[in-house]
Amino acid sequence: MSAAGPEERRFSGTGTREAMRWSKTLIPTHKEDPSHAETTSHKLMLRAGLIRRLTSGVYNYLPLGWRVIRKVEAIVREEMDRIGCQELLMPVVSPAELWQETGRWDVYGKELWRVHDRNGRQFALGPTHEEVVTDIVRNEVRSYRQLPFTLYQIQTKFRDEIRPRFGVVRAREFIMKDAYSFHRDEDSLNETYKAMYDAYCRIFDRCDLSYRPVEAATGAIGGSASHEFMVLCDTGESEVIVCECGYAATDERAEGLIADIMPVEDPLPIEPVDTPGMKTIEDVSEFLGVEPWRLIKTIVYVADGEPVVALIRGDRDINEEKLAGLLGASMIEAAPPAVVEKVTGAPVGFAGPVGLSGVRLMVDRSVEPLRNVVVGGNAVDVHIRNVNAGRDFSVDGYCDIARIGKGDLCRKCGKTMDSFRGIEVSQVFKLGTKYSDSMKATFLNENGKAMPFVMGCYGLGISRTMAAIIEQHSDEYGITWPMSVAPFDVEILAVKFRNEEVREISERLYSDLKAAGIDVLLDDRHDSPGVKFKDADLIGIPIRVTVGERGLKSGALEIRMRETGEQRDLPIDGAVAEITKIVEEAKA
RNA sequence: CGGGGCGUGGCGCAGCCCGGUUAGCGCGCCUGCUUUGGGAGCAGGAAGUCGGAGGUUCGAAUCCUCUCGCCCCGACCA
Repeated sequence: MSAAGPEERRFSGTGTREAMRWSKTLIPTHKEDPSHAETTSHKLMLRAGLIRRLTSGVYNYLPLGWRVIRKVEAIVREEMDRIGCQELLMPVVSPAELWQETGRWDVYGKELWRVHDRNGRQFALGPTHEEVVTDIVRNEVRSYRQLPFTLYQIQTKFRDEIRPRFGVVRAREFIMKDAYSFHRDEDSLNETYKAMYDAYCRIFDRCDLSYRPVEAATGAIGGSASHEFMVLCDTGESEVIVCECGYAATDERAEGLIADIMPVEDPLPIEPVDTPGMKTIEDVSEFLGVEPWRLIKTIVYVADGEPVVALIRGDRDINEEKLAGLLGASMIEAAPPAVVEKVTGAPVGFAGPVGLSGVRLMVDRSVEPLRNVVVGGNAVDVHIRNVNAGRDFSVDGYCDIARIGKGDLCRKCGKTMDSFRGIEVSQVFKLGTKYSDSMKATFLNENGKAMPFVMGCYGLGISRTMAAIIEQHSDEYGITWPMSVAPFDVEILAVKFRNEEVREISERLYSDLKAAGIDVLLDDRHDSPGVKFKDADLIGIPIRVTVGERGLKSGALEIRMRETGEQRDLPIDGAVAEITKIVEEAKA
């Protein structure tokens, strides 16, 4: 045990330094896969005794799992501190009024986890802390001389996810590092944004992750620019569209060109047709014997309370993120039937652009080359054939509101794009003055004029990163931790702990490694060798040192690298120095 | 929220359709002895409101109603 007090230990550099004995530690491993887990990381985290579920989307971090969390946090702290960020801690609970100031009490929706106190006063459990941090800064920072600076915290966050899944990958309570930067202008923000981006790359490199930063949509957080860091993983929830020219963006954000398939045709006269009960593109297409791309899909939305009509080629989908962005709307949703009827004069399923008035029309580029296509007739059971944009309805301009995917063309180089799946481990945003404006957070510039802070925010999912690491570091036997985040550097596996010589050598090695500053776990259980070997593979400590009668006969231990399976004998004399060297090399 | 599935000792499951002694099996756990280089053997043992409530019945894990929880697909979402 270190002489440091609890506080000192809690905040010391790499944190977890105490060594442990398996027999005294709660490491509840399981032989069988848990029935409810689907993904590799979720199964292994449960089997290896890292986490236990308390309720849907809410997890206990058991000692082994918590050590990993602490190591990831330590890396994050080092990299945040390296670029000059200041750590602080904000409360989990924040008053509704603060969220009402920015409008997010409503905009954030059901995902915002609300609670009330005994007096009925309402609060939010923090899903992110723009409001709170902005409140601190508007109260405490007055002058441009104090800028720029960045505050961060590592804290438990709450999001009442519509569907928690994959263990801690999408949890309702999770651990996140969130940082917020404050600037006098965009240039300063850009500088910090770049520094943060680079720091994130270092963090994920140190976690030995294969990842990719991609352009992202801004969602409920808002702001002008954003990147997500995606860890490559087939079971990831996010889809990224990529081009070999280097372009990469989330499917929510991706821009691209939809290949034209419209042959050149002369415009034909417009012709209404009866389409009884044909409400979907599929219905109409089949009923009239017309390919889906020869239809225009007309969808009515409500954006910040105002109806908007969006048009796109029939075989494609609207990207609501892009649409909201172009409209400058913070909330967008498909219009309820009553609104559709009011706007188009017809029930849902028969909307079309011809004769539509008094509503804003957003037309995707894919509509421009279309000739003689089918659209809804804005009347029950009626569609119209041979419609041509410009002639039959007017278009102010074409925009890009299409959901882009694999197979579409890159806007930058024209090549066909591909896609991959990933886990989003972090997202960074240029917020601009979105929050400082609504919360009236200002500083005085050199002319004595009050200016809104220009802000950036930078999230990084700590618990999710742990899961992502396992997704990329496991084999059929268990986890294969990278040294940087492994719960322990070394596991001593005492094959027959009852044997006096084995016990003596193991104990000596254990205390010597501890003294050398190595995180070491001693499997001192009186179990059969098979159990111990299987458990060692499962929990995945990078270096395993086996102490057994077999080796001791020739004065040797056995060292095995978990990830590579590389294995060799190690003379007892000098073993500590050798192991220390290997650990240090791996950490360098 | 729509669709699907599942709740039976700590874990994984059988039993339910077709109601009937003390509710089983494997793993794990406890005690003892033997064993110890890849999930040991023998003997003994502890542990289950069968998710909950109500109902049907002489009798319910099993049938009916309601309800809670969990998981999967979808919609949605830093």
